[in-house]
This record gives sequence, structure tokens and C-alpha cells, in this order.
Amino acid sequence: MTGPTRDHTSGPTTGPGRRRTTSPAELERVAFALFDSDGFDRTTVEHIARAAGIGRRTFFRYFGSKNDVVWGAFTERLDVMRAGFRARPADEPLLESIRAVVVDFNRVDPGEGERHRRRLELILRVPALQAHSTLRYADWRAVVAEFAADRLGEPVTALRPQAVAHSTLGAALAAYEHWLSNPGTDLCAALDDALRDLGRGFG
Amino acid sequence: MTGPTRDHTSGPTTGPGRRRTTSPAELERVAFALFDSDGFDRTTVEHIARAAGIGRRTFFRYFGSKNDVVWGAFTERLDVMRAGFRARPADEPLLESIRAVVVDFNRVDPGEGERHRRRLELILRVPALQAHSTLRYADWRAVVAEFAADRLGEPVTALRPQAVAHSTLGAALAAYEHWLSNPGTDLCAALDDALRDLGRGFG
DNA sequence: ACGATATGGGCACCCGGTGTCACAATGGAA
DNA sequence: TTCCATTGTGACACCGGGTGCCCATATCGT
Repeated sequence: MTGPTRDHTSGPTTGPGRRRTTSPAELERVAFALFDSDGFDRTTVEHIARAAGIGRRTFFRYFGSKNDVVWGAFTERLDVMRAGFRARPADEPLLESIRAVVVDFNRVDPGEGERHRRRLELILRVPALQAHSTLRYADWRAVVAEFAADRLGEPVTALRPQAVAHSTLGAALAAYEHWLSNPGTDLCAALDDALRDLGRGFG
Repeated sequence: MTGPTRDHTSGPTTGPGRRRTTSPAELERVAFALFDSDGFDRTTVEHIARAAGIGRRTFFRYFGSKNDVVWGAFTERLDVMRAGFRARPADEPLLESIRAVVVDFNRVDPGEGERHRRRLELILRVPALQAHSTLRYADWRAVVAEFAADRLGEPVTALRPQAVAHSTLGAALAAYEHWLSNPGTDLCAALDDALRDLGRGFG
């Protein structure tokens, strides 16, 4: 086991040893360009590596898998979401807190909008990525479940918090898909709608 | 493209040509035995094929992928669920209908219980299968979304029916996991709980 | 200059999956 | 009975993602 992706975020900027020849961000750029022109499936890791001027083996030191490229710094962003939950008033209804945080989590600065869209397009439309995404969603759900458990006064492993986390993820995914399929619509509005309906029990 | 799995259910029992040397059911038996003893990941398709006395290539004529073995005749069972939806009274609240049908869909005759458990255990615990399952869930969701769209008087592609389908799947998955993690508990009861909470908006 | 340290990357290998193609088995027609 | 169309089988070669191994290559502190 060559462990997962080497940690590129916490390493000291200075120190002994050879300098890195590239960065995850740069690889991501190169990879996305190829995904755009050739499609995800037809873009091989070999292609990406060559285009970035590194070896195939080295690619896998930057990303644990070809799929992971698409997800970028997702895991780190979850801390933002966690912080968002901590900031909600304790007496706010559970699903309202979740809605507020999830909607806010998906706000992205206008400049990054197009990239965000292409990212989501890949994740939700390419079967290989749809499948792989499930594993990433687990982390997202864990954050929500933790919050829900806290609010409900139940263990994280209990049925209720898990059901809340799973369901909200579901609602969010529906909103994503709707946004992708309907150009011009607002992602945050769709998320808000879906999560509001969820809080109402779709009545 | 060698198309997906060859159809073993509708072919005429008689006709010209060589007879099949095995069956999906038999392969499933053999494969599950190996999964039990060696684990899913360490069981190679080569192993399964050898154990079943067929060639590796032939295995892929019976199942489109190693993952697919675990799912058995899932797609066919969806017709049962569709029928279940048709049988609900038209004035029943949406989520109550869904709850009734989903709970019923997961009732399995006692003799098959253990197999069902091992199947779900693989699907929900083995990362490779967790990932692959997403693609199968899509079919499940489509059935629910179709029903929800009908009841809501909206197109299937609309946000609401999709959110309903996604959310109910989420609740169901939470129930499955809870059931697996707590031996002795009742799957149907967990499903009922989770879906009831969902219908209430987790209030 | 030297050695500890960390990154780069070639190589061989595993495994899942697919296209090709020859061969085996079987039923029906001549 | 013989032959043929039909259908299943499986060897072979190949691709692509992913990994273990191991050495080359930089770079820093001494």
C-alpha cells in the first residue's frame, strides 16, 4: 500500500529533499482540459501525466486515483461546513439549520462558477464518477450526521441522524441534477427548494 | 462492446446451438461461497470461473462485471415494486404510499433471510460495491420518482419527484445500515421508522 | 563536500474488462 | 445420416487503473 494521496497541504514549505515539480492544482488544470476535449473515460492517466510533464507513477502520488482529480480539495471544504453548523443558533429547527448550511456551502464565487459546473457535470453524469462519488459523499454525510446527532441527543450511529444525513444528501443531489439539467437556474435556489420540501415531509 | 449480460431469463428453453454449461444462479452460489471465505476483493474472477469450471471469458457472458454478481435479479424485482405502487389507493398521502411499498418490497421469506443479509453486507460495506451500487440505485429511484411525479402531477424530471426519490432512498439506506449494524433488529421496522420520520420532516 | 531527507519515476506486475476468432455442441432440414 | 445454421465456450491478446519496489535526483543543514 502506497497510502492515499501524499499530503500536499500540511508539509512544511521549507526543508530538505527535492522540491515538488508540480502541484495538485496544476494537475487538475491539465486534467480538466483533457476531460473537456476528450471526455473523462477516454482520457488516460498516461495522457494526463504526459501533458503535465510527469511520469504516470508520479501522478498517483498526487492523486490516489484518476477519479479523485475531479474532487479537488473537497475534504478540506468539509471543515467549512462543520464550522457552519457550529455557527447556527441552538434552538433553530434541525432541518432549517441544515438547509441554511448546505445552501451556503454551495455558494461559490462567480469566477469559479463555470469550473464548479463542469466539476458537477462530471461527477453526476459520468458513470465511473457517479459510482466513485458515493465514497466521497460518505464524508459529507458524516458531517451532517454528527450535527443531527448532537441536536437530537442521540449517538451518531443511531438511525435518526443517519437517516437525516442520507436524506439531505439525497435532496441535495436532486437539486444538483436539476440545476445541471436546467441551465440558467440558480443552484442555491434549487437546494433551498429541495431542502425546504424535505423539512416539510414533502406534504 | 459485448453488450451487457446476456439475457438468461427470456431465452427459449429449446432451439439449436450448444446448451449452456452453467447458470447465473449457480455462478452466484459459487461466487458467494468464495466471497465468504476469501472476501470480495481477494476473490478474483479467475477464481470464480475456475471454481465453477468455466473460463474467465465465459464468466463475463453471465455477468457484466464482478460487481453484478452480488445484485442478482434486482432489476426484475423492481417490477414488483412498480406493481406495489399501482396497488396503493390514489388518495393516500405520497410518503405513506412509498413507505408501505418500500417496507413491503424488503420483506423476504425467512429461508432467504441469511442470504439477503450477506448480500446487503457486501453491498453496504465493501467500498467497490458501495460505489457500484449507486448505478443500481438509480433504477430504484426511477421507479419511486415515476410514482411521485404521477401523484404530484409534475414531470418525472422535475425537482420535487426527484428529491422525493433521492430522499427515500437515503432513508432506506440508513435503515439498511442500521439493521446490519444491529443484529437482531428487524429490517422492516427500521425502514418503517426511517420513512415515517422522513414523512414528518424529522420534526 | 557530505549525508539525511524527500520527491520523481521506471519497471514489473495484478486485476477487471473487452474484441476477436476459432471451436464445440446441438437441432433441424435435406 | 449428413450437413448446416445456430448458439455457447474459451483461449489469446490487449487496454487501463492501480501498486510495490527500488533507485535516481534534488535540496537542505552541517
